[in-house]
Amino acid sequence: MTPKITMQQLASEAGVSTATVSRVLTRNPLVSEETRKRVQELIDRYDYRPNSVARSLVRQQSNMLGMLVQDISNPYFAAMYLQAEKLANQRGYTLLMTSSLSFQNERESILALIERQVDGMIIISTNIDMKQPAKETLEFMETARRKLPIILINEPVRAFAGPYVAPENREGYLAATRYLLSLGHRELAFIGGNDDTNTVHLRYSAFCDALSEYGLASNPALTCMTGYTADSGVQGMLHFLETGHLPDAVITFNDLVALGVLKVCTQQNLRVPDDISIISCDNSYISRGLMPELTSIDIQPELQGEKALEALLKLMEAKEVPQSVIRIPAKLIVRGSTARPRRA
Amino acid sequence: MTPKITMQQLASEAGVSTATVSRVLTRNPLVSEETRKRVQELIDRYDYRPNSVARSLVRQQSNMLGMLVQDISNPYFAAMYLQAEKLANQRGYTLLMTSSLSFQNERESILALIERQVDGMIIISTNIDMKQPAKETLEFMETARRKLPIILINEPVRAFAGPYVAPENREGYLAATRYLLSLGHRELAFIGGNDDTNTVHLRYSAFCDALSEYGLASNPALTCMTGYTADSGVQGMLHFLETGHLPDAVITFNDLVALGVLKVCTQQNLRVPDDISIISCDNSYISRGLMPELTSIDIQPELQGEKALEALLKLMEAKEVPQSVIRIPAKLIVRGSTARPRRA
DNA sequence: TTGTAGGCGTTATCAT
DNA sequence: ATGATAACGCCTACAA
Repeated sequence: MTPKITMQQLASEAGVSTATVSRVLTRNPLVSEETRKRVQELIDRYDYRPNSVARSLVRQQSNMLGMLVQDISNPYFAAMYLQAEKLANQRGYTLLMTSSLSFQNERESILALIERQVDGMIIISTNIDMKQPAKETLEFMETARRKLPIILINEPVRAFAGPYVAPENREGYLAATRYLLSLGHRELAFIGGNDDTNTVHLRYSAFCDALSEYGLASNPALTCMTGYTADSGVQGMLHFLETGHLPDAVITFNDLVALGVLKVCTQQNLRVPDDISIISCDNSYISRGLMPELTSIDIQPELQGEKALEALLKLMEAKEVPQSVIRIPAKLIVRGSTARPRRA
Repeated sequence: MTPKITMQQLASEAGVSTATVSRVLTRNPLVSEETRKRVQELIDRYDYRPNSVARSLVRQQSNMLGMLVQDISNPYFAAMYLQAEKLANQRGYTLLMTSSLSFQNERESILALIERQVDGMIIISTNIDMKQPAKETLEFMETARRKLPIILINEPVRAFAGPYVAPENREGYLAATRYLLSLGHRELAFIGGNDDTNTVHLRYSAFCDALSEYGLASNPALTCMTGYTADSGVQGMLHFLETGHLPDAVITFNDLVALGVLKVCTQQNLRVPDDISIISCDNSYISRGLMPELTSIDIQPELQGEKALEALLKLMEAKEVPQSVIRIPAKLIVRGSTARPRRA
């Protein structure tokens, strides 16, 4: 193991002071061409890179940003993260990701990030994305927000005053539901998500409101908030089959849930879209890779990641909120999983 | 923005020296219960956490590990990463992920990680996973390996001497191919991957060898190394359809490719497994979530991530290779996408 | 049991 | 144009 070379050593070997080496490194023009060349040669030879830990300490800035992600194995979050990472690197920052699953709780994850001295962070919180966040959650977020710039992803309850970027959940689900209704569907089901979550609430109430525009009400027997995975979709559909009350169209919380829904449909010889229509949310490669391709609500995770990172950088330099709410448009992408009901 | 409190301030407020505070923090027993309590109180009150940048500098160890991942949006890599992250956190380390997509090239990503002073790293390299890695790639990896402990994931060509963990690619694909042959299939296709890659080579040659056990040879017309995504699977199948030469069974490089293959099959009314059998690799939620559920080669990404991290920690403390090759067993998980050919 | 002081590898200010 | 030198926040001998 060759011990890493330090600036000190490099400097003495070059016959200059560390100050000069530092100047060369930071492209400070106050160095004669001659010495610059000499130093640069040694840098190249040793493949020397400044110790960013030391640099962070003296500069009082780590050039690291944190991102708390719920579940990176969900393509939706992966897309969001990747775009943020790309942008961060372009701007000279390292993005430090931590999944909420990894620590006991979000609080720990956030504190770990702060301890690492990230210059700012993007948080996709489940704790604060509650219809009724715990009082201590709100307090904790407030103190965190006083310590460093934070951008939230997803719309928090109004008790939290920080800037955030969020998709147009309501508009997306309104459009999706209206589309199904306009096709002639009347027995609509909602599958996935979790009852106490604000995002789910936003989407579900949009769903309900669209129904009521047609004089309909959401049927509790066709509502199944079973979670966020493919298995949740399976459970939801199986539940409907058991009760014998089948919808003629389903809207899911995300692509994973839709995957499970489609699986049960195929298994039960329910043809999509002939017997049942499906609309998913996320428009990831999953909705595009299935057959039929799923009609899906595109809430543009890449754009969310990008806007969040941009907002964070602005917040960091401006020391003030750039634009406290950034909305990402939702687009309904119509594909093969939706059609008029045969009975209509 | 409340400025973060430092140990200095905390110490003076507590009426002790920084040394004492430090002792409390590191649970050094050489502190009287009385002062320990007094200091701890202030720590709690201010929610004080030591600056890990400063700590890293003096301890000459960052407690950060790096992980270079090819594509975190692939559930296979996500699973691997998440398990490694979990373990790292349990052992008091922060895992710093960087995707090869994010920088111009792997070299840059690795250098960035080193610059951040990670104490060791896990690399899933595409550059070195070549049948013929570039000479400079090998040289670069060698120099990197001299700077810090590195564990590779995937079997490198023998020119690289470092420790690595790798799935039993050969055994997995042998088993899969033999299984199809034993069912009576004779027209086997291989879809996905990239021709110049070592991992692909390992899998494909196992595929070929199993065929030759039955006196058969791989048919170039049924080999389609089109890449790693769902679209690659689509392209592969479409190619077969165009040439009019359809296989009666397909083995793919991974679940994503299989997703595309199944899509085309469904689209073309090729029933799976009646008309065509499919075996994928990865056994992620995708293979489990499709209908029919896919027979899949499970190469246990979680276990890979776990073993890699454990090996890395050992390598770090032992200053020597713990066990230079760790093989992860591949298991063929038989599900509904494979059956005897109808014509058989 | 507690405090003093030097140093970790950089950067940046102030001389020269 | 270059070089001392003092931080940055923490840890750890060594002293007391």
